Amino acid sequence: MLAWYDVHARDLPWRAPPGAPFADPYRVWLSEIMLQQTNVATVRPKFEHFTARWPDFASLAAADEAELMTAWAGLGYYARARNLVACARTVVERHGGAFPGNEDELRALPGIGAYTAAAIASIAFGERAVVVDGNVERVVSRLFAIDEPLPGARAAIRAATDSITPETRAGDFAQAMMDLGSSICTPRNPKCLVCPLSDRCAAFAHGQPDAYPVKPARTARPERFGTIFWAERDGKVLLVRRPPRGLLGGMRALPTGPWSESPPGLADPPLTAGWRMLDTSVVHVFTHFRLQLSLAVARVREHSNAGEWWPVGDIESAGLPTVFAKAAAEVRRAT
DNA sequence: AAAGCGTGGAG
DNA sequence: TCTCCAAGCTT
Repeated sequence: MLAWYDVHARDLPWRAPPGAPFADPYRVWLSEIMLQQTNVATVRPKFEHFTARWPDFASLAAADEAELMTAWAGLGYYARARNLVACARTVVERHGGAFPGNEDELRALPGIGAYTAAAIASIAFGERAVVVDGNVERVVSRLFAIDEPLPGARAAIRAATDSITPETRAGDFAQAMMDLGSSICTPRNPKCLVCPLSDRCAAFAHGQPDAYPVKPARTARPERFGTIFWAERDGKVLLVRRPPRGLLGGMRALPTGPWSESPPGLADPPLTAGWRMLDTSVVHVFTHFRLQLSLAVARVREHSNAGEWWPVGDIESAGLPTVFAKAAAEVRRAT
């Protein structure tokens, strides 16, 4: 794997520059957080923006949280952004502005779990750590033909990964496994004919590489309904800040009523006005439910401090999560 | 410990 | 259009 990696490693902005033994821990950490459940192509421009704006722990720890949440908008899983600031502040306040170099102390920091701690310890600090992400899970379950379904198979997968992790260059080994998983040992139609591991792969020998890992059946995604309230006054629209935890927590948003099993109509508007329902709607799919949003609009005269009034023509810069950006675009299209 | 938590792209 | 998926963590 290391020989393969030396030839085929992807060129990514958070990896060590040529000649350097290890990458910058700050950049490794930031990239790892952004990459959680998120594609490289999506992360790349966000990573460039973040590192230009906040190049190190000190600047991120001092960051204005509202600006940081705005910068994260569109990436999803917003708890990552909240934990990013919390982690930077902990590093500055309790670790003298630099990461601890070992897995256990990394694991204790906000937003850093088993995978990310192992990745940082090995990639940025040269420690031997057993790094298991979704790619490694797939590669290893095929290599050893582990046929127990997930998530029960995780212990066996971790043990198998441990057995093949080298004492030195564990970080390069992990990145090699992840590159292999993303380019060759893919979920569907794996390219076994060009895989450096095929001659040792049990699943390939059995002729069924894409049968691994075995996954549990998916449950249906429920449907919910809601209403977006678009209050406009002097070319500005009313925006609110969502509560700090939970779905889209801490993000700037359009006001909504309850999200329920059936369309809630004009329940719970942000202010009293002559609300009018548009005859279009917006559908947005979250991880665990599908949301159909009705759109209510009103012209407002009097001032209200129910939130902040944002220039409609500049709505793209408000840092709205995608569901609200879609709703805003639909309101502007339909009115 | 199962459920909650986003989004965009590929097939 | 629909399903699956992407460098998981927290409670």
